[in-house]
Amino acid sequence: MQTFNIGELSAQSGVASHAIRFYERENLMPEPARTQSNYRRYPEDAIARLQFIVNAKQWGFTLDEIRELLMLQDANGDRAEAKRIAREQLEKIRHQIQSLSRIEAVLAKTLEECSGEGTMEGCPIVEAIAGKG
Amino acid sequence: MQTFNIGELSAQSGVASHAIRFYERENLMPEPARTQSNYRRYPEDAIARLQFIVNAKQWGFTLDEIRELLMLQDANGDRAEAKRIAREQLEKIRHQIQSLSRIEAVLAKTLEECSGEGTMEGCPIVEAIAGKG
DNA sequence: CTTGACCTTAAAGTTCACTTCAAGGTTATA
DNA sequence: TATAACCTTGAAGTGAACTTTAAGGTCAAG
Repeated sequence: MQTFNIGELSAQSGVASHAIRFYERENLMPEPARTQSNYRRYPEDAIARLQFIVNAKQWGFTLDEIRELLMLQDANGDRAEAKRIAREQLEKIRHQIQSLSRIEAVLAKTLEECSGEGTMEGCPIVEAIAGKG
Repeated sequence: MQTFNIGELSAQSGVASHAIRFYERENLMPEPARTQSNYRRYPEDAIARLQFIVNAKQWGFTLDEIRELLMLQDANGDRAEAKRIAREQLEKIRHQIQSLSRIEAVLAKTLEECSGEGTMEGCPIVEAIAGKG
């Protein structure tokens, strides 16, 4: 069974050594074994755990939520809990999409109205933001 | 012509006094006149300027971008500049929407696959995040 | 004339997710 | 053997957009 120094784990996972130590302090990564000289020694599955963290971040989960998911896994907890966390995340993402879509529509329309010529006086973009539209 | 103390302006605009002073330090609000006792005294149009800032924030502009827009207005600058800033903002928003939509699709699909019953072993949500899916 | 609600400033604290710094100890290479 | 490339810790810095704290000065009401 392979083991890694923090630097090797960093290279394998693409996560900076300092970030790995930070995740350890934040209870996202378990405390690894140590060598005689106090170096951290990680088992292979540390890579998968870091990948999980990285992916979950890309899905928009916060570290707090990721910690919850990982603790749930570690304790082999209730799947209903994981589903709740994921459902809340889906809700958040849908709200964000809706809110951004509204902005997109108004912004696109406003951009079409602005010739882009002349000075700022009466500029449709500024008037739209000011709420005069 | 009406003038306001910072607290009255805060009440009128819904922006906290401290935030108004912060905007002044950050060159988003101009330095107002002062009373003999050194209190800030704002003219009526300060309300509109704060509204502009608040709205622009809701449109997703950063304070840096808002400062650019306001300086452009104050200097009666080039409308092309305002259009460029707005176009970049629209691009950013479209990217965010795309990225969130991808996440939404995967997350929704994963949620359907998870019964929400039993323990975490083999939970589709966790496996999807882990990238085993 | 004092109490409380306002105002002033500068500086520090908040949140998130790290990164950078300082000040070392260890290990591999030339 | 020396020097570079690793590792250790704790603390401080980053950025965005404020908020909070500290330590006062001012003003209206009772």
